[in-house]
Amino acid sequence: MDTRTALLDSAERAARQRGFDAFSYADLARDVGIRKASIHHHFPVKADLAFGLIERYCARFADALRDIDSTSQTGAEKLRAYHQTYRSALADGSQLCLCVSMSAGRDSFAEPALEQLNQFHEDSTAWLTQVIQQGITDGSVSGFSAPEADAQATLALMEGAQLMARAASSLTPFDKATEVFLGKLA
Amino acid sequence: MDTRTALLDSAERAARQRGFDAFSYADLARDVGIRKASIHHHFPVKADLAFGLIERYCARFADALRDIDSTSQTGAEKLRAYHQTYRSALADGSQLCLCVSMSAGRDSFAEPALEQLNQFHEDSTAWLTQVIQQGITDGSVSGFSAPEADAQATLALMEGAQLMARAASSLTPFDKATEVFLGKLA
DNA sequence: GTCTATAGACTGATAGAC
DNA sequence: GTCTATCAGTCTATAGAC
Repeated sequence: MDTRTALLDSAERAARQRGFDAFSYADLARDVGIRKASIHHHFPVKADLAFGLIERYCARFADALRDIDSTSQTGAEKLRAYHQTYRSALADGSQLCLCVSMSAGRDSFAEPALEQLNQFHEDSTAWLTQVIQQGITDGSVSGFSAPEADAQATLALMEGAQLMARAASSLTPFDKATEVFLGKLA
Repeated sequence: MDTRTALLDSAERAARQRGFDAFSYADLARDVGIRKASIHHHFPVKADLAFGLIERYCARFADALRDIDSTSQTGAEKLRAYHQTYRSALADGSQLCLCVSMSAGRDSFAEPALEQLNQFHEDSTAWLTQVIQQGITDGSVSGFSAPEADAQATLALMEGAQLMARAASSLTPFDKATEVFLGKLA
């Protein structure tokens, strides 16, 4: 595999489990099997790694949303798939999605990375707004009435539920916190 | 003021703005006006500081909930006050509440601190469950039907909304994400 | 593109004087 | 309870050989 990709994979795992500031180039080097200094060839400073991580994550997430759009029919189906994305990202409660992890540690990041992070939030709520609207129209959801506000609330719910699950090292808090949300999907 | 208290104050500010691992004994020493080594007299190792921080926070939060109980009447009033607590903790969007901040960086903490953190989550949802139940009974809220699940969802919403606001350095995402919640309170 | 070697700064923590 | 002095360990980052 591509060394750059292997580094991003290792860094993503570490960032999601322990936070971006809690892993070092030494950890990455050990994990990937090269020397610390070699990492600087791919990511000259750690900020470059942060940006690379968020950039790849945003692209992947956008793909995932497009995939949901093309394989699910009703608004409710799409929202269930969206919920499942956040749920599986937790694994057994040992890691956050990259976005939550980086939102939490945002102080380490420079402008370009922060911009990507906020772009992600905007893209997510835009997609959610449209999908909730669709669900209202096709009658597959109930309990939503203001798609834009509902979208923001949904994103906050997913991120907060992840945080609680991570704190407890268990999926249970995530499932409990999103139970009412799932109940709105026919 | 008590040196120990001054240290806790400084550490809490730093933890909420930048995360628990992102400030050092050197930062604290500069801020409080003593030498690094002196801090170890009050908190021998940094884990002691983490525990002291969470311990004080839990006690304060419990006080705040008791205060809400004694000054607010209806369930809706209490939930509005609860929401306001999380909103003002954000300041201008520059800091998280300590619980969100520490949930995010939980990997640094030892068992006693983690236990307190989970206790906080349990106490919060227990209080919310009871208040939502009251709101249903007194007719001051609408849109809630399963108090316990609603309580978990409410806590996740507050924490997630804080995270989004912090990422954007603005109160706006918090307000948007909690708009629907506030609409349920008569 | 990867290596060895090293720089320079900072970390939490300790010993022991006052 | 606070200080000076210092430790061993870590961190990101760089220079230069191969």
